[in-house]
Amino acid sequence: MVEKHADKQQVDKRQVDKRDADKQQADGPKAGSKPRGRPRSFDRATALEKALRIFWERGYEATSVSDLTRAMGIGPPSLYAAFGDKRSLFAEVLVEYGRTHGSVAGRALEAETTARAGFERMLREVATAFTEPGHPHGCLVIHAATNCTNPEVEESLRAQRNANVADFVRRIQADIDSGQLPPDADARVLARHVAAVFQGMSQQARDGASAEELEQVARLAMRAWPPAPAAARTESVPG
Amino acid sequence: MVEKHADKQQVDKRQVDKRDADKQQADGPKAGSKPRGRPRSFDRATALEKALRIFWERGYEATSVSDLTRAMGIGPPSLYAAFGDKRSLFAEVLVEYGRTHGSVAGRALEAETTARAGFERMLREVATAFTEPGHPHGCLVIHAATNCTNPEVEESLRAQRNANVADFVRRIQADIDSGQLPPDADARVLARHVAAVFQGMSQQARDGASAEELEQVARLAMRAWPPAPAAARTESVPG
DNA sequence: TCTTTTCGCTAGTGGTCGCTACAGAAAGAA
DNA sequence: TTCTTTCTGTAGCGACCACTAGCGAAAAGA
Repeated sequence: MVEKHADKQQVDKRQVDKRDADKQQADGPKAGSKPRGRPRSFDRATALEKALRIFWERGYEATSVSDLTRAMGIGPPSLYAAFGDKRSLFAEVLVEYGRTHGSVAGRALEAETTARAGFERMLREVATAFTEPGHPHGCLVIHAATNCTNPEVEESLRAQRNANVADFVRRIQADIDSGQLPPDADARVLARHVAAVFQGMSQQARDGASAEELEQVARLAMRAWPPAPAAARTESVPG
Repeated sequence: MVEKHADKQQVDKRQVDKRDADKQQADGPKAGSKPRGRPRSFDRATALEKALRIFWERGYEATSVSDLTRAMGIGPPSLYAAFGDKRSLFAEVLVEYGRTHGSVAGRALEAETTARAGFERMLREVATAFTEPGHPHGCLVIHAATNCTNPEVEESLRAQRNANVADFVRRIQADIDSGQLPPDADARVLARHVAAVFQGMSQQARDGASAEELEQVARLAMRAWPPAPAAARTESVPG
């Protein structure tokens, strides 16, 4: 589809500064003090949340600006004044998603001492998160990318997924190095496997799998991991 | 996006009959005998293959009719005369894909006697097929669906994926019933797991994973399966 | 009150979308 | 040749796309 009217270049400096300032609504007790003109009539955070919802549900390409303005309850000029353009809004949505729903996986990983327990918890928790009622199923980062005509958006999403895989590799390698996993284990393969199951579960969630089914899949998938070395066993079962 | 100008209803009976006849180019030695008017100047099968390629690469939504006509080397009226509309063309592409690239999985499954060996072969073969040079990576059925605005197309793809899972369940249950897998094994969970790894691998192929990595993932994922009962062991190792 | 600053709404911009009317070109039948 | 049938290319249909100019309204400071 190729972004139209993207030949502006000249944007008005003050307007951009205003948007940047708006992102952190108050970075101190009295940072920017008082805004001068007419105050905004809608809540920026609420509007961003509405945008997150609709992007999550339909994906980037399939969500039109009029879809967004209808959902956010504002006119197109207000959207562009507050968020820049569709791409910038989506970028902000990605950050917001990472702060909220998207952080479930990382927090689950850090809640356990071994990589195995951490990844198992991660998969079991996203099994729930992917099918929670009240918001779209599956992972925004995975589903908003496919069928994307805009190469920059597509690449940034792909980069994020690959960065996640790289994080998995480092986390697993650390446990191999510390003896929590056998030295002959392949961190890259284990990471790819987890990532594949992760992405596959997200896809299945879109296709109607239940939370129970997905959790069982997550539990089953971890049986593929190599057993912990005998030396490390006692450490992971302290009681 | 919602299909525009879809308010035709009245299509011209002869034209549709002609298209249906064209699908099977010759269902007998001299079926329809001689065509009357000006002959078609392009090869229908070749054009369909070009369409398959571009749909596979970009997905349904992101592929425009002008993309198609450019790739197929014909004008829009020729495309519409030969294939109906964009949706019908895509439906034919799906059938063609199932006949060719998409049949790899099913054939691999049937080439082995046990479900375990069959699915392992399937995963290992699609690990290669998903990353083969010369055609787009990953699975058309999985990737052409996401971000799809057209609910009918989206639903038909989802139905196809779920039908595949149902086939997996039947195949595994048959081996449980025949004693090739332990009676306490859960066919539905095993099937979901395979499907998840399957879809996840396709996604990773799009993100740049190598054939080697994907094959290792496939091999690893199968370690999650329960061991065959001792009674069935000797049968699966006949030599 | 008046001025300044910013907001939001109306009404559009050019562009691409899927799709088609129409006229000419190319074949067999008369 | 002439008629009929079918295909092909040009040219353009209305609808929607992302995006914005311009103006009046609203809220702050003076």
